[in-house]
Amino acid sequence: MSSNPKSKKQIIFQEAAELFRDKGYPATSMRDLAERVGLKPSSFYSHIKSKEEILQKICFDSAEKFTIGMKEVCDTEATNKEKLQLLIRLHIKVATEDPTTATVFNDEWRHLSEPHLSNFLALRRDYESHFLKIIEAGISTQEFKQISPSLVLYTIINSLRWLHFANKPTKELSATQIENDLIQLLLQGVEKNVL
Amino acid sequence: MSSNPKSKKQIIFQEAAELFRDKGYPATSMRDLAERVGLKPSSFYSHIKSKEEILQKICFDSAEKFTIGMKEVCDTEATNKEKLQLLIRLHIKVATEDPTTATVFNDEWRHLSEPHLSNFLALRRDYESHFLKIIEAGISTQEFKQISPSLVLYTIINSLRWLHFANKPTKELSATQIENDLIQLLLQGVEKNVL
DNA sequence: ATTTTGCGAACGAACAGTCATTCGTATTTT
DNA sequence: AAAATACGAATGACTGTTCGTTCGCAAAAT
Repeated sequence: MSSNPKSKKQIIFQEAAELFRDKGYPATSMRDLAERVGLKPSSFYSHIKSKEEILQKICFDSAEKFTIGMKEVCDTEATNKEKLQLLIRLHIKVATEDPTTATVFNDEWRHLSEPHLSNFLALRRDYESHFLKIIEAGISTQEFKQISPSLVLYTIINSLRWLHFANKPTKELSATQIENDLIQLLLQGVEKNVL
Repeated sequence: MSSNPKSKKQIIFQEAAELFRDKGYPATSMRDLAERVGLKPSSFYSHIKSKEEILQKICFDSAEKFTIGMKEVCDTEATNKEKLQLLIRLHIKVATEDPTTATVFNDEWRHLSEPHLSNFLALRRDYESHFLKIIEAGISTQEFKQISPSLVLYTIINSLRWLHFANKPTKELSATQIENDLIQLLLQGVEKNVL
């Protein structure tokens, strides 16, 4: 059964996430993973069902975080501007809390097999449509500029995609510093306002 | 000799870029590619040297576009704000002119083998450092807000990464429309200025 | 004019290697 | 004793690539 400090299953998922991030899912072999975990390839079929089960867990666990986060945002009474701020914070939180799974979630979902691929895409579509509604609402209340909502959506979502590479920049920047700077950047742009 | 309308080599590169975009480099087999081109797997070794040669060409051709574009921007006499605008336009141009190779350039370069991987990363580092200098200069002249330059760099670069998925959104938006909206969005943010 | 030579393009077959996974069995843990 | 965990060996499928060969066409030689 699950050994105490961290179950072997958890270790497998974590090491796998790192490998998937670094090499991608198809280029990561079970032998690579075995070596990392300190097991022979045949051995972790006592713990997991298949290679894809790992990918599925990572993808859908991350997806759930976004789904839950979106629900919370939608349930609050807040201006659209505030909701957008909360969503940006949500993306930053997910990306920084668990950077490896966030990467896999972002880039490796396409290697899911059916029907999981369709299920995942449905979750994603749902999330994006909620996101879109907030942007559209913000435009109609004149909180936001009149810019194509889907263009705004994709720009914002993707602008946060570098966060989970975590190693390169911003070692010295605090998390809240990053949050605040990013929100200012996305809401008001790089250009300095002339007041 | 090179048959006229499009040489077979060109066809191979183009079909390969599409497959690499859709399935990723490691998940794309030479047999997949063969079927697309209408050749048997063994046959295109008359045209190309190896699978990786295709990846190399795509990556370094795209890299060259950015390098050349950056040189042009650096050579102009312009304010840092104007230079940043030009760089954003450059990214949009590359991403929309040849969306498939742009995707490969963005996501599949890590599968390059040495020494090509190091060469590629050197080009990239060089590009980014020029980009950073412009942002830093803009901050010191007070054209830009005082936000961590590398944070601005990665946000901008990545915010344009969805463009090459081309299919999903913005079918009806013209290219110049997209350009203008994006520049406004990145320079001045989503929020509507209260004037 | 006819034959010979050369060559790029395409092929089927086969290569050695790797892939994820399964099975039977041993070892360890409970 | 029972259950969970680990292993070596083997599986069939797939990987990129090479080999020897063939076909059609163009240039060269007769």
